[in-house]
Amino acid sequence: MALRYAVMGLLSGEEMSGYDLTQQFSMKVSHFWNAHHTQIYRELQKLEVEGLVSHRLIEQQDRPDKKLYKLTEPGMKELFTWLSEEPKPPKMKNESLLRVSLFHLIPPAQAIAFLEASRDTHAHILSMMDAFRGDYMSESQEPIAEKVGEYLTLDFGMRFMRSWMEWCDFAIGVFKRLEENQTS
Amino acid sequence: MALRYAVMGLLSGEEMSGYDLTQQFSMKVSHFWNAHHTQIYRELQKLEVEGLVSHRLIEQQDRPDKKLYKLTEPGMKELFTWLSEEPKPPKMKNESLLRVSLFHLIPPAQAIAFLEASRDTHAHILSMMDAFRGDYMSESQEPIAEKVGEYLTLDFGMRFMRSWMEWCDFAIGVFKRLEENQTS
DNA sequence: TCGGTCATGTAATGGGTTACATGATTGA
DNA sequence: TCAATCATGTAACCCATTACATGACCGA
Repeated sequence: MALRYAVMGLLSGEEMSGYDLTQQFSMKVSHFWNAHHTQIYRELQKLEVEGLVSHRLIEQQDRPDKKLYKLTEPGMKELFTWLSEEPKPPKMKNESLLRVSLFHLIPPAQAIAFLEASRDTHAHILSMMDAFRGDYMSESQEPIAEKVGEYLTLDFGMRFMRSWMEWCDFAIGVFKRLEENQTS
Repeated sequence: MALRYAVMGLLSGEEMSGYDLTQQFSMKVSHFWNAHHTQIYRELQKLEVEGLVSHRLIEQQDRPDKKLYKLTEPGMKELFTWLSEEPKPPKMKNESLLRVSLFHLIPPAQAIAFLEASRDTHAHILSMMDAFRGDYMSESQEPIAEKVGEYLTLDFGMRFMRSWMEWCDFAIGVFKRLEENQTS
């Protein structure tokens, strides 16, 4: 039930096509939610049937026609209802942690290689987030009111990446000491 | 494709029933993966059809009979293949962050109330993790080899909770300053 | 000429959630 | 007496992923 609110949330600011929504997802939303374009198109159809969004057709010569979607009044109402709900405990799904939970089954050297590679991919994502923040946010420390949400979620994304990297280093240390104890 | 490996991973240590697996999931695995019992039973059937697990029936008088599942040789092989794959970037799905990304639409006071409640639920989870670690882990700093995975994933879980709580406080500060600027 | 972008989707499959069902035992 | 635990599952639905499809334009 959450994808629909992500879509409605993005449409609350401006009219967009399914394609635009897909772009926005990978740019602004991917550090806390991900969705395929196929899912977005299906969701838009369902939302339109329910009367929560509507569209107008834009005809184009050089490119395929597109449908610009906007949030309707009932859609806006539904979005606000959802925004007023109580917070829930997070539902975790992290494949890397699942792997690490079974690392007692593999040699420490392999565990270390995995953790080093994982730290590097997370470092890469962090640097992209940093660049993104530099481009799209104001230079001041405090965010402007219309972008608080974006600012804060990106900030958490960056905290998560740093926290993951620190943990990787900690875990690498643990496996290195385990390795030494085995060989000695 | 990850649930099957979570199930196979738990079965790699000892024979278990679907019910036992469900218990283990909520105890040891829930801070990085979650699954309903219905899903686990379905997955066990699929894994058995594929020859990756097998079961033997235990008849009981006072309780319903149960099926104890164990990992087969091909299952063990499949598990090791998966454990040797390259690390992937994480796929995030966090409903709270999705909500926060739209908090420019609601009054700062409501945002603050949400963040305070969220911080408290995370604090509660952290305290449960801490109690769990006290009960099931050795008192020494370094984990024993057979429990590294469990130790490290729990450690990350706790880091995540602390990081979330710190971020909540940071975000509350941002909204408080926003509130002051609006009223003044 | 080849791959990327713009723009839209369908179909098949697989993963996840919710509701419902059974029936004995045990502790509050 | 009531709820929880043990233990198993089916059915219906919804959400997510992957593969496939179209076709013009633009820059290397």
